[in-house]
Amino acid sequence: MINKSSPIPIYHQLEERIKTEIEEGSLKSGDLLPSEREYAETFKISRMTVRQAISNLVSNGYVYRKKGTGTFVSQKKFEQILPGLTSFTEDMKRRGMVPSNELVEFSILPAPEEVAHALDIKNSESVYKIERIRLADNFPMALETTFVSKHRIEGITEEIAHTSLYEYFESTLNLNIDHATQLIESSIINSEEKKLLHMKTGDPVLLIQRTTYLDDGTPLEFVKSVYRADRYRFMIDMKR
Amino acid sequence: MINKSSPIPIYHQLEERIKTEIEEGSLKSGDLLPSEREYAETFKISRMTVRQAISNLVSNGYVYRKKGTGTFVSQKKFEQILPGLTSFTEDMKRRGMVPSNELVEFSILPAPEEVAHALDIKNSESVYKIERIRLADNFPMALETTFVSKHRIEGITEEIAHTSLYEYFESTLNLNIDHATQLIESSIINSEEKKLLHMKTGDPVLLIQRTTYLDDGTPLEFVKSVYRADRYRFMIDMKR
DNA sequence: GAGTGGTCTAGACCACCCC
DNA sequence: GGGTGGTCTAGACCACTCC
Repeated sequence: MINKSSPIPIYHQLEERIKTEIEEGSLKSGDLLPSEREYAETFKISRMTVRQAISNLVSNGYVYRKKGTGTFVSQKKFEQILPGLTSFTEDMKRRGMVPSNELVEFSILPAPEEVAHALDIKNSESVYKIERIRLADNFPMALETTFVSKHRIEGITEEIAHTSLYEYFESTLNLNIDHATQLIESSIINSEEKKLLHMKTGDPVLLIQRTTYLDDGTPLEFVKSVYRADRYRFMIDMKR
Repeated sequence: MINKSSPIPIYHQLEERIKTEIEEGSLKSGDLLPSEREYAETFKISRMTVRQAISNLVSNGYVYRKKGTGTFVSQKKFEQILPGLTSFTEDMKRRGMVPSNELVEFSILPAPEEVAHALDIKNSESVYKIERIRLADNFPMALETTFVSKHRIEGITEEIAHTSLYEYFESTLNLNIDHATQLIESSIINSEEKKLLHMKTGDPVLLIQRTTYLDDGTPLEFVKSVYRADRYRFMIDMKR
């Protein structure tokens, strides 16, 4: 159950164990968990280690603590758990669709004002511009334009633009994407985008501007997206 | 600097101290913080207590840790920090506007299907229905319909509906609002809402459906909102 | 009063990074 | 090799809740 000589931290083993019990139903919504001291004695580990495991479960919304009373399983429905920041590719896969891209433009140019500001670089600096139609099950869902500082990130190719940029950033470059700010607004499709997305005048679209940051706070990419409102709804979970 | 006999936890005092140093500029973006052992010795406290303070700062995005190297101040621009889940009232105040409400409907009725599902109650159960035009600087921004289980929450009055429901939940009832899921989509104004928001046919709107939860996972309220797209853009910050 | 989570201590060993 | 954060221990006292 808990392997003390494993390279996997004990708190993480306990965390996964409890998580499994919740997901498999042996711990149900509203149930009282064993106390921290009980866990500590059962597994012959320190109470502080137990606390670290439970604190992580609290952060992830699996359980909540009540002072002087105990720790309980949350009511949350885990089948509809919402992930945090996701890429288009991940998003569509999660919705059970097959994502693909059509490259509209791949170029390197001096950063436009708005882009330079978002990426916190000078106007003269070179950026990649990657414009793609993003499809799900071969149906156009969005038009997405990504800007990345060429000085910060090297080696983006058309090849990579055809798959997932996030995967390239994280798996190949080993960058730690930490968070993103997004500006979401409702609008009407404009004439340029109309054809690319197979829409007609007056159709509503969801405009999303995203700036993605690494854990040290450096902006990684600036993305402007136009989503077909009839095909795409944005879902988020926010902490108070 | 650090008062050990204060009722305020030591980790929280240290946390606030470091936060102040960052905000006032004595610790700048990219700066290396004193090591955990250094803090511990300086303030004659345990390293675990220091770690608790720094862990909270990491969660809030103020600093980040690099294994084997140290802890650094993030690049984040704190003047534009984005808060988490906010109410309309808080949101507008933060944007420098004066929020107000116009009550359109205040009633108690059996929960419609969609509402019952969101609040996890039976169809027959009574719910408050509070429909309000939400104004900023006396200009209509949104039409908002809130549903709250009458069985769970008692004592909502028209009086309260004229101010802030969140304030009532948190300050008066001492409820802990934990998080909310939101479904955001782009649409075109419909004929019923057109007049109330002073809009015309074909104008784009932002539709937001929100379910707010307490820390034990109980749904507190279900809200459907229609925002004027020309006046309102939604801004969020998401963790990866 | 007994049990719970919240805070705190004074150590320890590890893997990792940089010199 | 020396310093850093990551993990872990075996205690302790507190405030709080419930009986």
